Amino acid sequence: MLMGEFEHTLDSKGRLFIPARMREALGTPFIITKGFDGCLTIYPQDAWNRLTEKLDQQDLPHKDARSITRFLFGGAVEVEPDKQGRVLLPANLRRHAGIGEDVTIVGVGNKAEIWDTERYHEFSEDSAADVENAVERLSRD
Amino acid sequence: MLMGEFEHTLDSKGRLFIPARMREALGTPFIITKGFDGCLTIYPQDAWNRLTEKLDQQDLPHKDARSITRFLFGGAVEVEPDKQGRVLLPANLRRHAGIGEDVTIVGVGNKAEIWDTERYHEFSEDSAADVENAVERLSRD
DNA sequence: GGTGAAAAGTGGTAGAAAGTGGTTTGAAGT
DNA sequence: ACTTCAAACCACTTTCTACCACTTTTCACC
Repeated sequence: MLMGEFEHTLDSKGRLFIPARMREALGTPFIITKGFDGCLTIYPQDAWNRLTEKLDQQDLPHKDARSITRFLFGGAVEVEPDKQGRVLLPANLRRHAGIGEDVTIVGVGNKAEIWDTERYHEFSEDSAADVENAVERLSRD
Repeated sequence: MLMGEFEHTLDSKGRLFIPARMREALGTPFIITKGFDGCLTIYPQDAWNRLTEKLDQQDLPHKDARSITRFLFGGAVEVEPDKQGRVLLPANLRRHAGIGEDVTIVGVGNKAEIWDTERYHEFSEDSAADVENAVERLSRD
Protein backbone atom coordinates (compact mmCIF):
# COMPACT_ATOMS: atom_id res chain seq x y z
CA MET A 1 0.00 0.00 0.00
CA LEU A 2 1.49 3.32 -1.09
CA MET A 3 1.22 6.07 1.51
CA GLY A 4 2.89 9.21 2.69
CA GLU A 5 4.30 12.42 1.31
CA PHE A 6 7.94 12.85 0.41
CA GLU A 7 9.64 16.04 -0.65
CA HIS A 8 12.62 15.96 -2.93
CA THR A 9 14.49 18.18 -5.33
CA LEU A 10 15.36 17.42 -8.92
CA ASP A 11 19.01 17.50 -9.79
CA SER A 12 20.20 19.67 -12.64
CA LYS A 13 19.47 16.88 -15.12
CA GLY A 14 15.86 16.44 -14.08
CA ARG A 15 16.38 13.27 -12.12
CA LEU A 16 14.10 12.51 -9.22
CA PHE A 17 15.01 10.49 -6.19
CA ILE A 18 12.33 7.93 -5.33
CA PRO A 19 12.16 7.24 -1.58
CA ALA A 20 13.30 3.79 -0.57
CA ARG A 21 9.93 2.80 0.85
CA MET A 22 8.19 3.73 -2.36
CA ARG A 23 10.63 1.83 -4.50
CA GLU A 24 9.84 -1.27 -2.53
CA ALA A 25 6.10 -0.77 -2.77
CA LEU A 26 6.25 0.08 -6.48
CA GLY A 27 8.39 -2.79 -7.61
CA THR A 28 10.46 -2.37 -10.75
CA PRO A 29 10.10 -1.26 -13.45
CA PHE A 30 7.11 1.06 -13.03
CA ILE A 31 5.20 3.42 -15.29
CA ILE A 32 4.97 7.20 -15.08
CA THR A 33 2.18 8.93 -16.99
CA LYS A 34 0.44 12.25 -17.24
CA GLY A 35 -2.12 12.41 -14.47
CA PHE A 36 -5.08 14.57 -13.52
CA ASP A 37 -5.30 17.82 -11.59
CA GLY A 38 -1.87 18.73 -12.91
CA CYS A 39 0.28 15.95 -11.58
CA LEU A 40 2.02 12.84 -12.81
CA THR A 41 0.94 9.35 -11.84
CA ILE A 42 3.17 6.42 -11.03
CA TYR A 43 1.65 3.00 -11.64
CA PRO A 44 3.20 -0.20 -10.41
CA GLN A 45 3.37 -2.79 -13.16
CA ASP A 46 0.24 -4.67 -12.07
CA ALA A 47 -1.96 -1.60 -11.65
CA TRP A 48 -0.86 -0.46 -15.10
CA ASN A 49 -1.76 -3.80 -16.63
CA ARG A 50 -5.19 -3.72 -15.04
CA LEU A 51 -5.73 -0.25 -16.40
CA THR A 52 -4.80 -1.09 -19.97
CA GLU A 53 -6.86 -4.27 -19.92
CA LYS A 54 -9.87 -2.34 -18.74
CA LEU A 55 -9.33 0.10 -21.53
CA ASP A 56 -9.29 -2.74 -24.06
CA GLN A 57 -12.59 -4.09 -22.84
CA GLN A 58 -14.37 -0.76 -23.00
CA ASP A 59 -16.60 -0.27 -25.95
CA LEU A 60 -15.90 3.36 -26.55
CA PRO A 61 -16.60 5.55 -29.53
CA HIS A 62 -13.48 5.47 -31.61
CA LYS A 63 -12.78 9.09 -31.12
CA ASP A 64 -12.85 8.89 -27.32
CA ALA A 65 -10.85 5.73 -27.32
CA ARG A 66 -8.22 7.32 -29.46
CA SER A 67 -7.84 10.40 -27.29
CA ILE A 68 -7.72 8.40 -24.09
CA THR A 69 -5.19 6.04 -25.54
CA ARG A 70 -3.15 8.92 -26.80
CA PHE A 71 -3.22 10.61 -23.41
CA LEU A 72 -2.33 7.49 -21.48
CA PHE A 73 0.24 5.91 -23.72
CA GLY A 74 1.61 9.03 -25.27
CA GLY A 75 2.42 10.41 -21.87
CA ALA A 76 3.77 7.19 -20.46
CA VAL A 77 7.29 6.04 -19.80
CA GLU A 78 8.44 2.81 -18.28
CA VAL A 79 11.31 3.56 -15.97
CA GLU A 80 13.63 1.80 -13.60
CA PRO A 81 15.51 3.63 -10.88
CA ASP A 82 19.29 3.60 -11.23
CA LYS A 83 21.50 2.17 -8.53
CA GLN A 84 21.14 5.35 -6.53
CA GLY A 85 17.34 5.19 -6.67
CA ARG A 86 16.82 7.99 -9.19
CA VAL A 87 14.67 8.19 -12.31
CA LEU A 88 14.82 10.69 -15.13
CA LEU A 89 11.58 12.62 -15.56
CA PRO A 90 11.22 13.35 -19.29
CA ALA A 91 10.89 17.02 -20.15
CA ASN A 92 7.37 16.67 -21.60
CA LEU A 93 6.07 15.15 -18.38
CA ARG A 94 7.77 17.81 -16.31
CA ARG A 95 6.05 20.41 -18.43
CA HIS A 96 2.66 18.73 -18.12
CA ALA A 97 2.82 18.88 -14.35
CA GLY A 98 4.54 22.25 -14.10
CA ILE A 99 7.38 20.63 -12.25
CA GLY A 100 10.24 22.84 -11.18
CA GLU A 101 12.99 22.18 -8.68
CA ASP A 102 10.93 21.03 -5.75
CA VAL A 103 8.83 17.94 -6.05
CA THR A 104 6.44 16.11 -3.74
CA ILE A 105 5.71 12.44 -4.18
CA VAL A 106 2.42 11.28 -2.68
CA GLY A 107 1.32 7.71 -2.09
CA VAL A 108 -2.39 7.26 -2.86
CA GLY A 109 -3.14 3.62 -2.19
CA ASN A 110 -2.43 1.50 -5.24
CA LYS A 111 -0.46 4.20 -7.06
CA ALA A 112 1.57 7.33 -6.42
CA GLU A 113 1.59 10.89 -7.70
CA ILE A 114 4.34 13.34 -8.52
CA TRP A 115 3.63 17.02 -7.92
CA ASP A 116 5.41 20.28 -8.13
CA THR A 117 5.59 21.03 -4.41
CA GLU A 118 4.13 24.49 -4.64
CA ARG A 119 1.27 23.33 -6.86
CA TYR A 120 0.56 20.48 -4.50
CA HIS A 121 0.21 22.80 -1.54
CA GLU A 122 -2.10 25.12 -3.43
CA PHE A 123 -4.22 22.24 -4.54
CA SER A 124 -4.44 20.72 -1.05
CA GLU A 125 -5.45 24.03 0.46
CA ASP A 126 -8.12 24.57 -2.14
CA SER A 127 -9.73 21.22 -1.51
CA ALA A 128 -9.16 21.17 2.26
CA ALA A 129 -12.69 22.22 3.22
CA ASP A 130 -14.36 19.63 0.99
CA VAL A 131 -12.04 16.96 2.20
CA GLU A 132 -12.71 17.72 5.82
CA ASN A 133 -16.44 17.26 5.40
CA ALA A 134 -16.08 14.10 3.43
CA VAL A 135 -13.61 12.43 5.73
CA GLU A 136 -15.67 13.29 8.76
CA ARG A 137 -18.67 11.65 7.13
CA LEU A 138 -16.63 8.59 6.30
CA SER A 139 -15.08 8.10 9.69
CA ARG A 140 -18.40 8.23 11.49
CA ASP A 141 -19.47 4.81 12.56
CA MET B 1 -11.58 0.39 23.64
CA LEU B 2 -9.15 3.29 23.63
CA MET B 3 -9.42 5.72 26.51
CA GLY B 4 -7.47 8.10 28.64
CA GLU B 5 -4.94 10.86 28.22
CA PHE B 6 -1.21 10.26 28.27
CA GLU B 7 1.50 12.89 28.24
CA HIS B 8 4.86 12.17 26.70
CA THR B 9 7.84 13.91 25.20
CA LEU B 10 9.42 13.32 21.83
CA ASP B 11 13.09 12.44 21.70
CA SER B 12 15.48 14.39 19.50
CA LYS B 13 14.64 12.21 16.49
CA GLY B 14 10.92 12.79 16.75
CA ARG B 15 10.08 9.43 18.23
CA LEU B 16 7.03 9.08 20.40
CA PHE B 17 6.53 6.58 23.16
CA ILE B 18 3.18 4.83 22.91
CA PRO B 19 1.82 3.83 26.32
CA ALA B 20 1.72 0.09 26.86
CA ARG B 21 -2.04 0.00 27.29
CA MET B 22 -2.55 1.76 24.01
CA ARG B 23 -0.19 -0.53 22.16
CA GLU B 24 -2.26 -3.46 23.31
CA ALA B 25 -5.52 -1.85 22.31
CA LEU B 26 -4.18 -0.70 18.95
CA GLY B 27 -2.62 -3.91 17.81
CA THR B 28 0.28 -3.78 15.41
CA PRO B 29 0.97 -2.33 12.94
CA PHE B 30 -1.32 0.69 13.11
CA ILE B 31 -1.86 3.77 10.97
CA ILE B 32 -1.20 7.41 11.84
CA THR B 33 -2.83 10.07 9.66
CA LYS B 34 -3.38 13.78 9.54
CA GLY B 35 -6.50 14.57 11.53
CA PHE B 36 -8.63 17.66 12.00
CA ASP B 37 -8.62 20.46 14.55
CA GLY B 38 -4.84 20.24 14.46
CA CYS B 39 -4.17 16.75 15.66
CA LEU B 40 -3.08 13.40 14.31
CA THR B 41 -5.26 10.31 14.34
CA ILE B 42 -4.19 6.78 15.11
CA TYR B 43 -6.28 4.06 13.50
CA PRO B 44 -5.99 0.41 14.43
CA GLN B 45 -5.66 -1.77 11.35
CA ASP B 46 -9.33 -2.79 11.26
CA ALA B 47 -10.71 0.72 11.66
CA TRP B 48 -8.41 1.86 8.87
CA ASN B 49 -9.58 -0.91 6.59
CA ARG B 50 -13.20 -0.01 7.25
CA LEU B 51 -12.45 3.59 6.40
CA THR B 52 -10.72 2.84 3.10
CA GLU B 53 -13.38 0.35 2.09
CA LYS B 54 -16.04 2.93 2.73
CA LEU B 55 -14.13 5.34 0.56
CA ASP B 56 -14.13 2.81 -2.26
CA GLN B 57 -17.86 2.36 -2.02
CA GLN B 58 -18.65 6.06 -2.13
CA ASP B 59 -19.98 7.27 -5.40
CA LEU B 60 -18.17 10.58 -5.45
CA PRO B 61 -17.37 12.92 -8.27
CA HIS B 62 -13.98 11.79 -9.45
CA LYS B 63 -12.26 14.99 -8.58
CA ASP B 64 -13.45 14.92 -4.96
CA ALA B 65 -12.57 11.29 -4.66
CA ARG B 66 -9.05 12.06 -5.79
CA SER B 67 -8.66 14.89 -3.27
CA ILE B 68 -9.91 12.75 -0.43
CA THR B 69 -7.73 9.82 -1.36
CA ARG B 70 -4.77 12.12 -1.60
CA PHE B 71 -5.41 13.58 1.83
CA LEU B 72 -6.04 10.27 3.53
CA PHE B 73 -3.24 8.24 2.02
CA GLY B 74 -0.81 11.07 1.55
CA GLY B 75 -1.03 11.98 5.21
CA ALA B 76 -0.78 8.40 6.39
CA VAL B 77 2.01 6.19 7.64
CA GLU B 78 1.83 2.60 8.71
CA VAL B 79 4.02 2.18 11.74
CA GLU B 80 5.05 -0.46 14.19
CA PRO B 81 6.51 0.41 17.58
CA ASP B 82 10.12 -0.69 18.10
CA LYS B 83 11.12 -2.97 20.95
CA GLN B 84 11.09 -0.02 23.29
CA GLY B 85 7.54 0.90 22.29
CA ARG B 86 8.38 3.97 20.25
CA VAL B 87 7.26 5.12 16.81
CA LEU B 88 8.79 7.75 14.58
CA LEU B 89 6.41 10.60 13.80
CA PRO B 90 7.30 11.79 10.29
CA ALA B 91 8.24 15.46 10.05
CA ASN B 92 5.31 16.37 7.81
CA LEU B 93 2.81 14.97 10.29
CA ARG B 94 4.50 16.76 13.16
CA ARG B 95 4.25 19.97 11.19
CA HIS B 96 0.60 19.39 10.35
CA ALA B 97 -0.32 19.07 14.01
CA GLY B 98 2.08 21.71 15.29
CA ILE B 99 3.75 19.13 17.44
CA GLY B 100 6.72 20.24 19.49
CA GLU B 101 8.40 18.52 22.41
CA ASP B 102 5.39 17.73 24.54
CA VAL B 103 2.69 15.49 23.25
CA THR B 104 -0.62 14.24 24.57
CA ILE B 105 -2.16 11.02 23.34
CA VAL B 106 -5.91 10.74 23.82
CA GLY B 107 -7.98 7.62 23.46
CA VAL B 108 -11.30 8.33 21.75
CA GLY B 109 -13.14 5.04 21.47
CA ASN B 110 -12.16 3.15 18.34
CA LYS B 111 -9.19 5.36 17.60
CA ALA B 112 -6.70 7.65 19.29
CA GLU B 113 -5.42 11.17 18.75
CA ILE B 114 -2.00 12.74 19.06
CA TRP B 115 -1.86 16.38 20.11
CA ASP B 116 0.72 18.96 20.90
CA THR B 117 0.07 19.23 24.63
CA GLU B 118 -0.29 22.98 24.70
CA ARG B 119 -2.63 22.97 21.73
CA TYR B 120 -4.67 20.22 23.31
CA HIS B 121 -5.23 22.22 26.45
CA GLU B 122 -6.29 25.28 24.50
CA PHE B 123 -8.62 23.23 22.41
CA SER B 124 -10.16 21.48 25.39
CA GLU B 125 -10.84 24.78 27.09
CA ASP B 126 -12.47 26.15 23.97
CA SER B 127 -14.67 23.17 23.51
CA ALA B 128 -15.50 23.06 27.21
CA ALA B 129 -17.40 26.28 26.64
CA ASP B 130 -19.20 24.73 23.68
CA VAL B 131 -20.12 21.70 25.69
CA GLU B 132 -21.44 23.88 28.46
CA ASN B 133 -23.57 25.84 26.01
CA ALA B 134 -24.90 22.72 24.44
CA VAL B 135 -25.86 21.20 27.75
CA GLU B 136 -27.50 24.40 28.81
CA ARG B 137 -29.53 24.46 25.62
CA LEU B 138 -30.57 20.89 26.17
CA SER B 139 -31.60 21.37 29.75
CA ARG B 140 -33.70 24.40 28.99
CA ASP B 141 -36.68 22.32 28.02
C1' DG C 1 27.69 15.65 -45.16
C1' DG C 2 31.34 16.64 -41.60
C1' DT C 3 32.84 18.91 -37.49
C1' DG C 4 32.71 21.04 -33.18
C1' DA C 5 30.10 22.84 -29.39
C1' DA C 6 26.44 22.47 -26.43
C1' DA C 7 22.96 19.98 -24.27
C1' DA C 8 21.14 15.76 -22.50
C1' DG C 9 21.78 11.50 -20.35
C1' DT C 10 24.38 8.15 -17.33
C1' DG C 11 27.17 6.80 -13.68
C1' DG C 12 29.54 7.38 -9.51
C1' DT C 13 31.21 9.34 -4.85
C1' DA C 14 31.49 11.77 -0.41
C1' DG C 15 29.42 13.92 3.26
C1' DA C 16 25.24 15.13 5.67
C1' DA C 17 20.96 14.01 7.49
C1' DA C 18 17.59 10.91 8.95
C1' DG C 19 16.32 6.63 10.84
C1' DT C 20 17.11 2.53 13.83
C1' DG C 21 18.47 0.10 17.70
C1' DG C 22 20.10 -0.31 22.12
C1' DT C 23 21.65 0.99 27.00
C1' DT C 24 21.46 3.48 31.04
C1' DT C 25 19.25 6.04 34.35
C1' DG C 26 15.38 7.49 36.75
C1' DA C 27 10.58 7.50 38.23
C1' DA C 28 6.34 5.18 39.56
C1' DG C 29 3.54 1.77 41.02
C1' DT C 30 2.90 -2.84 43.35
C1' DA D 1 12.53 -4.10 47.09
C1' DC D 2 11.25 -5.28 42.71
C1' DT D 3 9.16 -4.74 38.39
C1' DT D 4 7.42 -1.96 34.84
C1' DC D 5 7.40 2.13 32.25
C1' DA D 6 9.50 6.22 30.50
C1' DA D 7 13.24 9.67 29.15
C1' DA D 8 17.63 10.79 27.73
C1' DC D 9 21.63 9.24 25.70
C1' DC D 10 24.84 7.11 22.45
C1' DA D 11 26.35 4.36 18.44
C1' DC D 12 25.54 2.67 14.08
C1' DT D 13 23.24 2.15 9.53
C1' DT D 14 20.67 3.62 5.77
C1' DT D 15 19.03 7.08 2.95
C1' DC D 16 19.51 11.19 0.67
C1' DT D 17 21.70 15.34 -1.42
C1' DA D 18 24.93 17.76 -3.88
C1' DC D 19 28.55 17.22 -6.61
C1' DC D 20 31.72 15.76 -10.38
C1' DA D 21 33.16 13.11 -14.50
C1' DC D 22 32.23 10.94 -18.57
C1' DT D 23 29.45 9.44 -22.72
C1' DT D 24 25.98 10.13 -26.12
C1' DT D 25 23.00 12.82 -28.75
C1' DT D 26 21.55 16.97 -30.91
C1' DC D 27 22.16 20.92 -33.45
C1' DA D 28 24.27 24.69 -35.88
C1' DC D 29 27.50 26.13 -38.89
C1' DC D 30 31.01 25.53 -42.03
